[in-house]
Amino acid sequence: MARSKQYNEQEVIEKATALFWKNGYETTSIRMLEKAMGINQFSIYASFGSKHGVFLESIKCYKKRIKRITDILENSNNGLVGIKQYFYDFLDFSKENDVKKGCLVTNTVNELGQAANPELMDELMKFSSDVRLLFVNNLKQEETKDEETIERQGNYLLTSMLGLSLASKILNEKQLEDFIETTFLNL
Amino acid sequence: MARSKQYNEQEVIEKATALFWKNGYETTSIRMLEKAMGINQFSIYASFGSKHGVFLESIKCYKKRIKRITDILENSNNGLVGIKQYFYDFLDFSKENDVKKGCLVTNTVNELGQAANPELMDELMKFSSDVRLLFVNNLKQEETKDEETIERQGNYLLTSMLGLSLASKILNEKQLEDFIETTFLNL
DNA sequence: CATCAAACTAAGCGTTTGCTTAGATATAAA
DNA sequence: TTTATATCTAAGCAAACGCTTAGTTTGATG
Repeated sequence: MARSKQYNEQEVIEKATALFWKNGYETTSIRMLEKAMGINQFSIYASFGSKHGVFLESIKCYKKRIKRITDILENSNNGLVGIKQYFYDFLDFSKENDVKKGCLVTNTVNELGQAANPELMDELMKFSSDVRLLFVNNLKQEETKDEETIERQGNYLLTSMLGLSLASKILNEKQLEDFIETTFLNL
Repeated sequence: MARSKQYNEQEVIEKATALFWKNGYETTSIRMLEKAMGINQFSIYASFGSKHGVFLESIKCYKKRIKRITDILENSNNGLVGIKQYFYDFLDFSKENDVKKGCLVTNTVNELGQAANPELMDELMKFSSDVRLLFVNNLKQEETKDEETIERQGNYLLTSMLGLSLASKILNEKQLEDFIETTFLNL
């Protein structure tokens, strides 16, 4: 009956994700998205409804991408060793041409804070608690730890991860390694 | 010969600081600053030159305010105990009506990243390295630690502080306490 | 008390924001 | 090949952005 889309929605969202990741939400304008996604504004609105809609899909795309390394942790039975590896994997995952961009979810929480709309905020919080749960499940493999210790160290590791995301933007490789090594010294 | 200013520059900058702290740089508009500072746009530009100028002064104002708690650490001779107290003091310092706003410097690094102008970025980085130095100097009071350990733990504590700033926005009191307590268990 | 320069108010500058719309184009189905 | 319809381009919308300017008010000084 009619013309079909000249672009693949998944492909253009990946381009959008990269842009939001690099620049944050506010700084990324629709005009910038047009260029990066390689499609007209009209098509952006036809496919995703609004800038916020594009961002929501970008967050989902980010989650899918990072799943590659969370899956490694999920399937490893190495306890703390696996979690430590996840910290290093994250550093590698978050960099593009030696520039570290942190974690898109973490960046967004920091930028938008409570100003974010509820749907987005839920999406972000759910990711955090999923990561925490991932840590907790891995800690349970350490048989010497009681439940209270596991909960406490779960909160510790989640916050440490947030710190790593932020620190990766301003500290050098050696400083980041110092952080990770010390974090896991005595758990 | 002529009229004198109807407002005190220090007072209006304190109002601006509160606004930037709560909302971030981009989200805070000149119109919002007008209302919060209680003066006309013209006066803002007459006193501070630009929005960026207002922000630079706000960062200085923030540094002055936080000096109240860094001074406590600087003058304490408690080693790790003092640093741990600083973490708790920071949490108290960063909250307004039970809402935690994190650290203005940390928030800004995260929001503006490398997009920030060099003068501002220098100001922000200098603050980070000052905090790190503060930790290092305090660690030196622990006589059992060698120089390498002190450097490493300095990097650890700085990154942990960044994590605390970010985590304070989304985690609850108990989770934050878990983080701080576990952080200092290891050292 | 009159003067006049600085500080004030408020209107408006050009640009960019997110988003929409009118009209040309292309293509799957009849 | 024709036709119908979704997709495309590009121009343009109102609102908000950072910032400026014209004109009024004010008050320390002579």
